[in-house]
Amino acid sequence: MRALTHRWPTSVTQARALQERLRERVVCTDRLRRVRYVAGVDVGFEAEGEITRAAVAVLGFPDLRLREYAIVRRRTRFPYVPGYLGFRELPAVLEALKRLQLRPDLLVCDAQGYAHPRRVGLASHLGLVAGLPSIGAAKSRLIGTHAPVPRRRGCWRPLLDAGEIIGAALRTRTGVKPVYVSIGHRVSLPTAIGYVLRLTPRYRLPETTRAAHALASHGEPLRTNSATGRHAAGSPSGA
DNA sequence: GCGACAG
DNA sequence: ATCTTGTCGC
Repeated sequence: MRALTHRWPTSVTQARALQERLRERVVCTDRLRRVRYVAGVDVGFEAEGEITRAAVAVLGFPDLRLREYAIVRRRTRFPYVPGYLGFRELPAVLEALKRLQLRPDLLVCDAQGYAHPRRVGLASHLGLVAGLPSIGAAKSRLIGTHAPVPRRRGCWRPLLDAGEIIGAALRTRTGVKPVYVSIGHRVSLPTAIGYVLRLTPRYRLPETTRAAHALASHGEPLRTNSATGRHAAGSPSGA
């Protein structure tokens, strides 16, 4: 289970061809070790999108305390095209992952994984190139349909596409909009749902996502999480 | 041709 | 994603 490597396409046509090859490598079953560190990944933009800012926040599990983080800024090289998000955001994310001293046991992305037209959304793509188990927990839907989800926390309905279960619309907190959970890589859907629930003790979005988001947009950790350990060398800068 | 469309 | 304050509702 080594990390897979590839070049970064410039065109959508090229990117689509790559996704068609990547999809065969996605592992939909549980192939993860005991989770001690869960990493949240998020990306923001500066200068009208010309600069990509990637942040990774590593939390202890199950305590959810921030242990380490890294922020990287890079020139944006690929446009936003629905279905090709990984090509736009992952180069910077991988750079941030490299700066960590800790090796996360699981990655949580604020994007789709398997719930994608070709079954290789950003979360799956990242799992493959990082060589780590991953899951997708998106705020909104890319594709698929689902029945109404009961309003209680923990309730979910399968997200369907062409008769296949590609993910789940999960109520992470009572009364809030569902979060779209899908497998990324080396994790089963039930396991992915389980982790997302354990990562949402208080808010709609996973603590991992919230921690990474705070770093990617404000450049500093959430007050409630301030790191106990060391941070990645050189916080809000990057190559 | 007409919508839909992660971040 | 980003531009941005207050405001409606539980």
